[in-house]
Amino acid sequence: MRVRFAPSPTGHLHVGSAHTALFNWLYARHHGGAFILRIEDTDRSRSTDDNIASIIEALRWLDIDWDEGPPTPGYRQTERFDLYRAQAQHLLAAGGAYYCDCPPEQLERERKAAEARKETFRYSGRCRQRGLTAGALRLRMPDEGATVVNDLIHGAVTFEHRQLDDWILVRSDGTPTYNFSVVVDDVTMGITHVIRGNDHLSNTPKQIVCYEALGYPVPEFAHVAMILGPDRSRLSKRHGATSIQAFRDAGFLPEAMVNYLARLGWSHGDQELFSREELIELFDIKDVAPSAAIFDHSKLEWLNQQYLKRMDGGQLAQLAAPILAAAGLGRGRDPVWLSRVMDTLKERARTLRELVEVGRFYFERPEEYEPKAAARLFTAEGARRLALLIDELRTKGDFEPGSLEQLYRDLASRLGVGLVDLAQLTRLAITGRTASPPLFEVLALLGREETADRLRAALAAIGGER
RNA sequence: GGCCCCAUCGUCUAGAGGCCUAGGACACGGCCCUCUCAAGGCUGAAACACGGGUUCGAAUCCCGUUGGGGCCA
Repeated sequence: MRVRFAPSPTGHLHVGSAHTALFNWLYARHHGGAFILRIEDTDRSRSTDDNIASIIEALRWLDIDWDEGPPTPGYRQTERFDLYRAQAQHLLAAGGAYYCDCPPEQLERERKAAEARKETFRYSGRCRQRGLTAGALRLRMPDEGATVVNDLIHGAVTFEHRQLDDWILVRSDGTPTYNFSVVVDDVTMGITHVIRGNDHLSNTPKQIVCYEALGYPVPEFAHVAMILGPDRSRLSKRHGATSIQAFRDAGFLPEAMVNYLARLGWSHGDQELFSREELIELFDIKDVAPSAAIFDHSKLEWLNQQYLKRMDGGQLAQLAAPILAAAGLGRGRDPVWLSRVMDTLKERARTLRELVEVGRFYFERPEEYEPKAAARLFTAEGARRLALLIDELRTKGDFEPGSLEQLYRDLASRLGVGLVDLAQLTRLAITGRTASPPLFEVLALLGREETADRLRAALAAIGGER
């Protein structure tokens, strides 16, 4: 079996497109078939090479690989015009198509009239017998009966032929229409299963008639439900980030993205987490749901965190490196140290970006202290305790989490206060915040010198305020 | 407007006539754990759009209504 993903390079790879690409890819990998990438760039005004590069980059990032497609020549529609012309001539010769020179204005009038009668506009077919040799090329459609699309997801969907008219295959300027070029491409590429968005279901009966007129077998069809925004309209830019790159840049992992997209419209019992191998093994079209799904950002974030948590510190350090660098942090740091830092952060962030934000204090001293907490903790009593801590931390122990905790516990009981009192005071002084990874790990990672410096800075800040 | 698709908690979904007192997950609330925040564990609230059939029995089958989406312009 052979499937294809055929994006129009009019923008970045949209999550909806990525969704159908993934379903095609999973289907091919599951059944050991071929996955083909084809670029539908007939709309020359909106298609750009940059967009093609961007789509390819996004697919690579998702690790969706193709068996045939760019950069091999012949997989862009603009390179295939000879094929469309040849098939059009073939149809014309066989009598399946005919030229039409009806002026657009007249067609428009008829369309309006049909609308006024509350009927479907259907081209009259008046040029059918005229034997013209130029104009727009129309496909001769049956006047009666119906075409049934046997969809793998929706079952049998019937379209009455009186709703379908002789549609244009090739415009009078010689360019093929979308529906025609798709059929020719799928036929010449030997596509056996067309898995695409539900928005193409209405086009399918026209295409089926074209396959038959051309004398080729009709492939299987599977129309996957669309992805909607929170307001139930088609997911678009006004709902926020929609391109795969945008999610990558926001700090999502490709594994999480693939897992999330796979679970949109597909499921396998109660399971939520799937490795790539599991997806390939378990995915099947028969388990794909027919109804549209709303894109849920918070579930994606949760999934991303699940993957973050399972990753080791070293990997995370590499993945976070670009974000760290962009924030001007972490330059020249020891990889082992960075890896330990990441291990303390990964359970506290849903994205790589958040991870860097949460761990910012590891790389630079706090510029300010949370005001409410400072008012509560940075008091005269707080200053006394800080001074005591500075003194204690200067010499005692080996500055490892275990001994640091012991030191704090001892001091707390000596002062007759809770561990929490000393911990929060220190946390605020060290990170500027009241929430952070476990304090003693943080202190150990920062080291004796840095810890002492930050505590002294906090002490000075208290003094300065009073 | 015509045609087509869709309809289970707020969201993703399980459910293929009796297993359903409708299950899981996200999000939300509570409790536990705990140096904070998380993570984790336990727990709570939360849905079969509506109306007719079919059947001993319907979330599941059929019809209609309503609502949402798409295609054609």
